[in-house]
Amino acid sequence: MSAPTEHVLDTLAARGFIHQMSDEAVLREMLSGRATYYTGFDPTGPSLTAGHLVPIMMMAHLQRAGHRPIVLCGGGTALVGDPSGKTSSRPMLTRDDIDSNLASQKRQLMHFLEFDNGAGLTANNADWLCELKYVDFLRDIGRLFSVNQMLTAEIYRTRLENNQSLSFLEFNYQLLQAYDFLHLYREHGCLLQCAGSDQWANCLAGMDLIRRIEGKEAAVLCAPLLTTATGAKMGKTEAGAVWLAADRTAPYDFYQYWVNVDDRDVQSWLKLFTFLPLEQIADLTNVEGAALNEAKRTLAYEITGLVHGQDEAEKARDAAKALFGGGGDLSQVPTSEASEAELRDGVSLMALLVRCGLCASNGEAKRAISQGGAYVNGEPCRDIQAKLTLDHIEDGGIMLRVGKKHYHRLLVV
RNA sequence: GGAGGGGUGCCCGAGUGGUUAAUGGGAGCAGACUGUAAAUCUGCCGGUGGAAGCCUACGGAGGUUCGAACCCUCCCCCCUCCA
Repeated sequence: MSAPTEHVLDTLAARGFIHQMSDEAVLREMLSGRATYYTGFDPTGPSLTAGHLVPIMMMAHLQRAGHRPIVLCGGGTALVGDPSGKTSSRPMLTRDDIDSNLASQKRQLMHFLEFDNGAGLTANNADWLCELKYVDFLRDIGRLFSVNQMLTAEIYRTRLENNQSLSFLEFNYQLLQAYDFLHLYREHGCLLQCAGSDQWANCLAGMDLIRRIEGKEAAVLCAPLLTTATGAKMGKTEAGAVWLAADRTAPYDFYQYWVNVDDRDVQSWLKLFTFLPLEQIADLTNVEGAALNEAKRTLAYEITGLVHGQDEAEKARDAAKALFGGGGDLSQVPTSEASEAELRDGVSLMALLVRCGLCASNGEAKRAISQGGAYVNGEPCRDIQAKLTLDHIEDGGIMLRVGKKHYHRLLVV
């Protein structure tokens, strides 16, 4: 076990959360007392994704160490759009989209931290950014920013070097984020910003602003931007993002995402996305080959529990066990229904594959079937014309599968 | 505002009057091999349809033509240089 007195900065470092930070001595001192820190989440999507878990877990560790988090919802900054990490402008979001995104993201974020009795705060930067007076803002804040310096920041520089458009709107994003930091310092004494490393320049801008206007030394902690061992963005699958919202990525699929991670990612992801002690993680991952699968199952179970609750984690685990481990309880496998009547007449396998979401189109279903990638009750079926009937029912349902690991159970009602 | 260059399928990127649903690469899917991993190899890879075919697609709208991603007109957007 880690010593209970371990400095949270050391905890974060040991678990891989720190990609870069401002002056360490200042940070260490700041985090020795009770500090207030914030992380901003721009509501640019309808749900948070697996990628957001890094800053979320960082926030959670800091809170466990006794510090006070501010979850900043970027209702104002989302109106502008952060160019960081983008090679082209984002589409402009409508206010309505932002409002509804913000509501659902906020609900999700509330799961991960404590807010009772002032243990944590939430804020929405639309509340102050939307009220800014343009000329006042330029005179008070804008004069402190050097365009020359801003242009040296990687995001702006690369846009310019690659002849990619950078609108004035996007160029202003940094000023707004810097102003957020200043505002949160003034309102709540917040002197620490935590973020993904793509926010580094924006964070520093806020730090500078606080120093120049308030004469206070603020600090910044940036987490790494994760990619998988194969270079893909963490939290992306063939089907798109891995969402935290259960109605977008079902808990079973969420669990499966983590079970299927690359061997090389298991250890670092266990450190980042679970609260398991490092010793236990070392034991789990200090093995070769197939034995690593146990570590992956632990990873999946733990994260699914954090995001969807322990019940869902157990269901997902049971379903996976039934499908991949042999035996076990099939009841938790994703299902859809088919009526006895339609099976009496016979239903096209192709249509069923599409209907249950295993295939996106008839063409895709046809491809899967003709290539021997479609299975009925475990038996490959290569007949495009195949129809499923009452004869296919086993244990009250029909097990469909596409490829090695996409299962779906058809319940007959 | 002026001059020039450009906008192609999920992404990058060829094509520049018919044989182009559109070369190539990446991503993705399936099969083999495996450990629900990686790497590799093979096949597939707009929609619909058993198929023939039909529909949709090369920034948008019109036009020329038997026929247009490709030619013409207008519009929108991006880049470069000049102001």
